[in-house]
Amino acid sequence: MTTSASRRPLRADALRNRAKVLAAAEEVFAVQGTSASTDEVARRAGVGIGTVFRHFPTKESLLEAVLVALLERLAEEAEGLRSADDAGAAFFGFFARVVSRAKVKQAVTEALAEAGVDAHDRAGTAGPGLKAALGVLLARAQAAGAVRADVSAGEVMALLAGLCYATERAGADEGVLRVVFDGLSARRADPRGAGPSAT
Amino acid sequence: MTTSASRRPLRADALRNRAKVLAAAEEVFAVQGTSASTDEVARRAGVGIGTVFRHFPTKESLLEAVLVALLERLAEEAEGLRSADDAGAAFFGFFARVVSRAKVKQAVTEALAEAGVDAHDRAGTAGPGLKAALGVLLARAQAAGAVRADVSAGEVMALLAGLCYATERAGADEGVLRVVFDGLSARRADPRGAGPSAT
Amino acid sequence: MTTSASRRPLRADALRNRAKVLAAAEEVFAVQGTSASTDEVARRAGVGIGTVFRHFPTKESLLEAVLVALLERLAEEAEGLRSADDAGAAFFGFFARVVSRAKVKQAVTEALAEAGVDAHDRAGTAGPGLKAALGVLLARAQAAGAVRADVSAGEVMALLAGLCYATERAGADEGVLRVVFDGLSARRADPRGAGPSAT
Amino acid sequence: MTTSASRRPLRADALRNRAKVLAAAEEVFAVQGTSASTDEVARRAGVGIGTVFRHFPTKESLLEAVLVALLERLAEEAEGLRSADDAGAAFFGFFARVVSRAKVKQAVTEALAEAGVDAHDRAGTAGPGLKAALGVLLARAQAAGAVRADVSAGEVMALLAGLCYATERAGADEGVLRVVFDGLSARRADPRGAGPSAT
DNA sequence: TATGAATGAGTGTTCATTCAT
DNA sequence: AATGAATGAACACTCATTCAT
Repeated sequence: MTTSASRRPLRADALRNRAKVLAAAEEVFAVQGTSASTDEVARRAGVGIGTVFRHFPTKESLLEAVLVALLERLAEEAEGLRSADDAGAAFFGFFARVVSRAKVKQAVTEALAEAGVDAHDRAGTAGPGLKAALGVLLARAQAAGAVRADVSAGEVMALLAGLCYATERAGADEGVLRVVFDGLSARRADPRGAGPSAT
Repeated sequence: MTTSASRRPLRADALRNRAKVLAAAEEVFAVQGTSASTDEVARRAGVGIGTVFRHFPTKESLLEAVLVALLERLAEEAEGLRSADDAGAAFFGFFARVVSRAKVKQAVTEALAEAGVDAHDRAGTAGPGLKAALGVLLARAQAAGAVRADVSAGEVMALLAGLCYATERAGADEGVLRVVFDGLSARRADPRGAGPSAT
Repeated sequence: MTTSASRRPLRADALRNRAKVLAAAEEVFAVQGTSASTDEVARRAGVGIGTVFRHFPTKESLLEAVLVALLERLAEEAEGLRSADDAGAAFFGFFARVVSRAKVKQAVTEALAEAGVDAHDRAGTAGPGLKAALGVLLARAQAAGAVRADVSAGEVMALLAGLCYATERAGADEGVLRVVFDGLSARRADPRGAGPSAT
Repeated sequence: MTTSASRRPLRADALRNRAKVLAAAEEVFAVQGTSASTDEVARRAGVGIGTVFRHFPTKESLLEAVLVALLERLAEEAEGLRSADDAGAAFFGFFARVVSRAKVKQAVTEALAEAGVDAHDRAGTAGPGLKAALGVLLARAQAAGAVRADVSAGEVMALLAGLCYATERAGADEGVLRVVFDGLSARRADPRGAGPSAT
């Protein structure tokens, strides 16, 4: 279930470098977007360009690794809330925290977007991981009556991606988040479909 | 109503070329994303690359012009609904139509995002234009009791951008749109702030 | 029947540059071998690297153009001898002249080798051109009784390539050429197959 | 008989590794040409890249060692024919066998070419070794009246290199070999120089 | 001694932008 | 004004070679 599928475990220093590169890539892509150059990543990591390519043989694979790492961290965070007392607060709190992080990190948005699209299998293993963890949070919040019953984990992830994007690129603030939270919450009089038609 | 403040009025054929380039750019960027090459735009427009750069001295400025044109069209569309009978339907219908268009046009998303960020003055004149037109739609829908009173036009634009992004990149569908519509609609028991906290 | 298949004829200066690049490539590849860099070619031609790639979109295509040009020149030379008085002298003289040129130009060897291999169609149109011209020379020399009848133009081209290689890389001299000429000449007592078996 | 003049004798396992690397290099260069990477050689040998460079400090030296090994084997083969009954058959058979091997092994050609050029001292000791062995075969064949008297061992080696090249790169077949054999054979009416002039 | 991770100069290629025609 | 050839910095990626483990 770990990320690397390498034959033998990497040497300690190699592992350290891999981590340095990954961290640098995360920073660089977060700030400059995914079109930042691999040279920039190497520079920030303090390693030679060859080292970057030794660990991640294409830029694509580096990007993928960054996304996977992000998604894994989010999934862990979600799993940590799995048995929180207030299921509703856990769900909405997680959602808000992810969005607030996007204010700085473009990569979060992209990671979420990729994770939501199954066709593009870049985020391969990690996407489902997050979706599953989020699913648990969602199910508990629904059972507790805090979230409407007719929303799927996939829909929540799409909302998450959209909100992150809106926050980071279109200047969305808590007002916007509140609207979405209200849309998600169960406290509403009307049965499904009674609201404004979504087509 | 025109965007450019050029010194002398363009000759007829120059104007025609400018329009051809703009149309081609819109198509190309919509399909291939904004990283498509200017050569590709020139080819599609059937003009030389020099002509593209004569009218839009940098790629950035070409991109900006495309976004502005998009926003102007959206603003016009919104203005056309200004005196619709059902103010709620007008508002939600406009929203849904914009989002559905994003399924094909990557540029729409970006245009909306840019328009929402005042700091970035790329979309200069056109952003406010759309915001104003949308504001009218919103105010009427709020007056008619179809949309909650505590949302601003800026927030709606951010939501629009987020939804477009979610639709185009994260596979969002009508389920997601419905959630947002419910969040926006006025039919809810609780006064502001009673829902899940957005911080 | 010309080399370029471009839509419209190149401008005069573009043609000039194309020629400069081609000439530079020929020199560079002749001296340093085909693994010389395209940057080197650009430098020698006195143009920017972009110009090289505008005319020859890959290194492969540049190489091909160089080979084609070489083969075309050889073919022209062969055609010029088509109606020489002494058919034998024409044939052997052409052969010797080509080989002597290889002393300086690695590319000649490679061009001939490529031309001889039909599978590899790099030298596409030009290879057959040379083979045909050489075929005429050969047929006339055979008719004149100067060259044995059981050799084909393809075999002569392979010999030519081999001799060029031997000359340029293995220090072959006229002694070696003489042996091959004797092998090719008709003045021999034995009918085919009476010599040392070639298997 | 060994090539290296290293300070202290290698340990048994080191020797074994050296041999493994050499064998792998031979295979790799034979199949992929001399531009194959040293990493590939290490992989094929089943050793680390560091080991390759410990034994052969540059790629150039590895290449040289491969060529030397090839030439040594050819020399041994030639020596084995030193006292064959039919001196002519021995000579021509050896020649044909070497050429036929070139069909698969690019390196053979290069080895022969290098061996023929004294200036380039890469094949240092081994080149002369082959030339000497070949010289014996040649002298005996000449004494037996099977090969013309006015050819030197060096010329034969150049011919060998050229034929290998022609075979491997220009599609030469037995027809070509036959021509050369006829040129080399003694059964000809004319004294030296009566044939077509080689200049 | 053997390993393989690290290095960085070098490669082929692209593309926004300039400028001669 | 329009053209498209020319430019060269920038990019992703490779590979011979070095060096810490």
